[in-house]
Amino acid sequence: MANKPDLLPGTLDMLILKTLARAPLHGYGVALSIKRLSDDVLTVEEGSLYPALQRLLLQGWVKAEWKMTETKRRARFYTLTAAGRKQLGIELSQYEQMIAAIGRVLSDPKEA
Amino acid sequence: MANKPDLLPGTLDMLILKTLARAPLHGYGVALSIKRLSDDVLTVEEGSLYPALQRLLLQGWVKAEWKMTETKRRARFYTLTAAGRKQLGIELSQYEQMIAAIGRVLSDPKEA
DNA sequence: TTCTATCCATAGAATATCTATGGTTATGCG
DNA sequence: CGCATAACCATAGATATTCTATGGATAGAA
Repeated sequence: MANKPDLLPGTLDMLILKTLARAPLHGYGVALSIKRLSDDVLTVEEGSLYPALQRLLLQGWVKAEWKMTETKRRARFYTLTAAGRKQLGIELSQYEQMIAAIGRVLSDPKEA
Repeated sequence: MANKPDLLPGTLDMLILKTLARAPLHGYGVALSIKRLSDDVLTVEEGSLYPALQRLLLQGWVKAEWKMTETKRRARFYTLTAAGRKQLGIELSQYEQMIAAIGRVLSDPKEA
């Protein structure tokens, strides 16, 4: 917390699911997408990314298949499942609720 | 993540510092304050609260002294130090930056 | 051919939070 | 009076998440 974290703990699964909701992608592509959309504020390290994808697979929220990329490389493409789409909705609403609640605590008068 | 977390990991220290920025309080009071301001969305368990306060003490961001409460009980009152006030500023700006970045990822078109 | 970017993945450390536990004391209630 | 409950403090151990470090493979550019 004293040193800049790469991302807010607890939000990675949501970010991945959201990214895959737009279109199937391989892991590396997911990380790049999050990095770019966030203007380089959020960085998904590979050591966080792949374990997270394993979690999502285990939960049945995504499925994977090996394919070739446009750049002629083998890569594992992940696709959101119906359960994953549902889960994304749950996580989004919990997240919004949390953020709103934190906002109420932070915005209370007196001091920065 | 599947089960509602009591709070967003990584935000507890900031919430405590912010609460103490308003006025010195004892641990129990801090937890109550956060719970109430957040309309019961955020719950700080005692097992999270006291270790967090120890962390803040160690970092020199708060100082503590035993006093009596209005209800005639002994309690440890925590006060924000100058360093703590500075730290709060840092954490607030990092948090805002993170939230904004996550917002950009989440608000990108296509799918919920 | 060497370097860089693209890709996958795991092990182990560090960190944060939760659950469970245990203790003290003031006060209200039956 | 006895008991429950709310007000308080604190720690140990489990759990989960993320990061650092490592290792590997290949396409294409320099």
